[in-house]
Amino acid sequence: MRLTTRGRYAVTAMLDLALHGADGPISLADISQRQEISLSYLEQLFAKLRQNELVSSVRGPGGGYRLARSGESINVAEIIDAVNESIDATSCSGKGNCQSGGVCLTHHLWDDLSQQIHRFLSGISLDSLVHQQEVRLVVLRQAEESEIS
Amino acid sequence: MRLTTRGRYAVTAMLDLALHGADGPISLADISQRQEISLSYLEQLFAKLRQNELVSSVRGPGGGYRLARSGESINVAEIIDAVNESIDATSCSGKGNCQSGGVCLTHHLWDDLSQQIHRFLSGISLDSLVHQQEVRLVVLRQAEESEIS
DNA sequence: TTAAAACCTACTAAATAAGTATGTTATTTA
DNA sequence: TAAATAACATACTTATTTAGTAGGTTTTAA
Repeated sequence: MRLTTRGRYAVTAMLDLALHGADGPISLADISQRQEISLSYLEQLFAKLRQNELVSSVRGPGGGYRLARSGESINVAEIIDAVNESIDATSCSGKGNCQSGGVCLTHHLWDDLSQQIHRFLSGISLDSLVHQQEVRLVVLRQAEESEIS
Repeated sequence: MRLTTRGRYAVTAMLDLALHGADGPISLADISQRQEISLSYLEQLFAKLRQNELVSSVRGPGGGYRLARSGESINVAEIIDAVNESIDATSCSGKGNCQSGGVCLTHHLWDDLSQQIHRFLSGISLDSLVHQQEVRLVVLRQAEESEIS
């Protein structure tokens, strides 16, 4: 199972879109600066997010990305899925052929765990994050930091 | 966050101990054969499990490993912790310094997720696995396989 | 026409995981 | 007492993945 910088970056960037994308598209350069993520790496992530129709793009000056759907209808699990293959804790990708064609001793456990994680993450929408106290505080700090620089 | 073959092997091997260790220590060679895990790799994992006092060892012929405590009192989370550093989904290892000294936009989310996973896995004891229908079926199959070979 | 931005592809470096190899040491048993 | 067994220890190799870099092209607004 992988839950690594890639998935974290994707969710962070999508949340940035949800927070700042109200009036017009947001450029990756902006996100890169605010969230301190390499621009080129963001481009690779957004290629996948676009393929999965989580964002839409506007090319040319003043262009950028916006959410393809409402922040209410986009959940964290599908963002991670989009860039990260999947959140699956089994060794057999859920196929159940982990040991000599059958399941291994702990297959059921990892399957359970995967479901738990998926249930948890799919219950969290971008909108719900936007309204969290903890998130709002970070947004304020990031706004101050951008004024200074 | 890492939940990979290493943690899975460790839990599988510990469960094997819980299943077969009733009368005397179990050698890693046995576990290696039943669970199809490289012996040398198992030795490395058991070094950590021993350091973390989850198993105790008996050297010499007829020796092997046994659970250091009752299967009821050992849970899956601590096994993974023992071999795997930790099940932590944040990028800052929970420290909260993920962005310029403060927390990043999604820190709280990953912290929440880590707690969820930890709560789930620490609620599962080796004993509870031993009594699961899914596990018992695999044990039967593995017993048949060892007769054949 | 220029600049801004998406879009695309290939490459590199670093980290980690997984596995292999080669021993040494302790202890039981014949 | 010798041989076999199994833990214990360490170093090395290989493969994979991640994270990031580099160097472009295409589109489009100003």
